Amino acid sequence: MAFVAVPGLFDFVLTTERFRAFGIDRTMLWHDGGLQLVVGGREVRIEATEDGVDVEPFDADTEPVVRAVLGLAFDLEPFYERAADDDVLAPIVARLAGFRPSLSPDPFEFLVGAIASQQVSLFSALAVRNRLVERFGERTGHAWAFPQRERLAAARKEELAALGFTRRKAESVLGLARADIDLDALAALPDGEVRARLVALRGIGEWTAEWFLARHLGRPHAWPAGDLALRKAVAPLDVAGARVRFHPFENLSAHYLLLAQRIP
DNA sequence: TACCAGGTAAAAA
DNA sequence: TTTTTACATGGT
Repeated sequence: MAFVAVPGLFDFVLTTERFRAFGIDRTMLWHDGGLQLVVGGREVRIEATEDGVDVEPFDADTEPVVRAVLGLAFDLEPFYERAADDDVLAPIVARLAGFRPSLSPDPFEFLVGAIASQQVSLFSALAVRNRLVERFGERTGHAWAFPQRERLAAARKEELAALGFTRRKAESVLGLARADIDLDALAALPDGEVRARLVALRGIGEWTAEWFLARHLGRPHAWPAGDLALRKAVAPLDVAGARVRFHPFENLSAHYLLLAQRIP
């Protein structure tokens, strides 16, 4: 297997926690102590070693996906330095040292998953999402590839509703799949412009746009203030005040606060 | 059984 | 302009 060096601050178990926390994820499959996913029609396996990770197969196609999934682009040291002086963050980063927020590599896949997650529990959202994957995606080995945008664009609203999407969400997914928008091009735009382009799409609100900035683009200042779980995680702090308090590490702070909630 | 869960858009006030 | 409501699934 190809060995991938990772920064000293890296905890594989904490970083992959989200792929076990809400049930089995068909596209990010925790299997036999490692993570398996489909990239370009091939199944990729990621597993921890003593001082890095093994990835198979590892090449120009899989490397950027693996780097995103493992959150390797985040620079944790300046965040930890700042967090050490914060009464709320200090004990959390000490306990969760090495946790790297995983980024969702594909913008369309992220947004469809986010739509499925709107208003409902993440357990419920994952169940619906898995049915979508099994109905329109493709299996390669143990893991499944998320449905292609073109495939969903050709689907009917009733087909999506039968999987557990509300009629409104089914319309949102179809609208997104069929929209005249280059989702990859959003990565080149500043935060505010990304928000504006996404919120202009029916079924995508501030919450979804902010999580797109946080979990797909990995923007440092993303802060999903409307998120119910984040509001609970910062309580009794006011969620808007917390954004100022944790600047310029809003995204990392949000991820650490949420993980700390899930791992008491 | 009823209620809550990492919202959104449209209707009503 | 602000508040209320419909939406529909999975876990408790």
